[in-house]
Amino acid sequence: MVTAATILHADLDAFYASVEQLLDPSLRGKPIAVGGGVVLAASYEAKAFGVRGGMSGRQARELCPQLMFVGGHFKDYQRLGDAAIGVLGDFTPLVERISIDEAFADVAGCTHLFGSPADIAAAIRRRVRSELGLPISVGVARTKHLAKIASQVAKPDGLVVVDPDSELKFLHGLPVELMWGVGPVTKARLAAMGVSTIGQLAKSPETSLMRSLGPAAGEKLAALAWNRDPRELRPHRRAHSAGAQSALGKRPAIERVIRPTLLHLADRIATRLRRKSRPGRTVTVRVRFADMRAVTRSITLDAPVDATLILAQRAEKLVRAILADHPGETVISLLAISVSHLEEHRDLELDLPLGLADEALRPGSRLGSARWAADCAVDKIRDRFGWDAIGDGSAVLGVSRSVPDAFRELAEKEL
DNA sequence: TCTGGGGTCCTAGGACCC
DNA sequence: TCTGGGGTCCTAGGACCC
Repeated sequence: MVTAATILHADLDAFYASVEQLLDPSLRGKPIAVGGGVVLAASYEAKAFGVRGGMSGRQARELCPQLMFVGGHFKDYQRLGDAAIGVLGDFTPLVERISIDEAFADVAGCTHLFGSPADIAAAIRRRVRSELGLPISVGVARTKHLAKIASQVAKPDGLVVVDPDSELKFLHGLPVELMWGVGPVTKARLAAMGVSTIGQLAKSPETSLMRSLGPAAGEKLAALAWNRDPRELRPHRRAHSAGAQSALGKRPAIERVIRPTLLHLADRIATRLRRKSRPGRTVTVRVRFADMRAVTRSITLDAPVDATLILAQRAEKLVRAILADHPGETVISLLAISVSHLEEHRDLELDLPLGLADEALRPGSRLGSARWAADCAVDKIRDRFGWDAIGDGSAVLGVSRSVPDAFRELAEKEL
């Protein structure tokens, strides 16, 4: 007896672009791109011309001269994404959200209430369409891997149910790049072995896969190709790291560029860490040079940090070390900071109300950190008056913001 | 004409401890 | 003095995901 197919993978189609077409009916049926300098999302009409997310605006326009660029209604993306995932939550609490527009759900426990998994998937699609006005594709299968592939096959605006009896038949005809974990590099390595379908992958000797992809990756892909997917649904995952980065174009690697940029990045990260009381012990920086080669350096501290200035200072030290080791590199194109080893819970005494900030500011205070009190005050002011009311001064200093902060926030994972 | 931003996971080597 | 093995943590890099 086989397990039933109860895992759903639901994925909103061309999400940001669909929202823009929903909000402005004159955009429907037309090739549109959300973004400007870089394409954040493309409508299906634009995809037909080869326009893809991540592409430069210029390149997209070359592929599709009539392409329309539209402004981002970020608040609506968040609202509609939450509402769509919320529809899944009306059927089962076992929902694992992957991103703003995508989630897994296990409906094994609610079929007696709502019907078969296929019925539930159809109901979800109907509701998202009628209540929110958005197309969503759903895959239904016995495993996450298969459900995810099924939803990709279902796009656009479709439903695919993989019957447990015909899983391998479904899987083996598909191209390898539909598999979880197969990106451009792996695809090319497999192609060099003459493997382009999942069926061919399943039939190739595991030894040659392991030789070509490494032992772990080879074994993992072989397992997935034979439809052995060990991953379980994990409903409430917390983030393990928080980071921020800024592409700079081509800027000289000098303090006047580096310091304000790092301060802005540290400010964004530390504010999030403080809000969720999740300071972290490991600080990692990344410097990308003019030729796009990137170098990282990290340090693990004895005590976790979430103070903006401490984080900025640690990051600057690491960046300086990188630059000192690469004396030939005088131009940088990106700076990034990430904090990991996040604590589960912040010490209780640090969650005190603002009234105790005065105490913290006193030298030798029990709370010990004047920095923390100052950050806390900034956080409060921003909560009331908005981000740019106070802070690192990046708005004034003209720190490069190629992507609006509102868009960055959409990609942030719950800490 | 150069390629955004926020994440996860894996690997491999070295330090260090028992 | 030389040898060893396991476990854990740290660091750097890379592939991949949305």
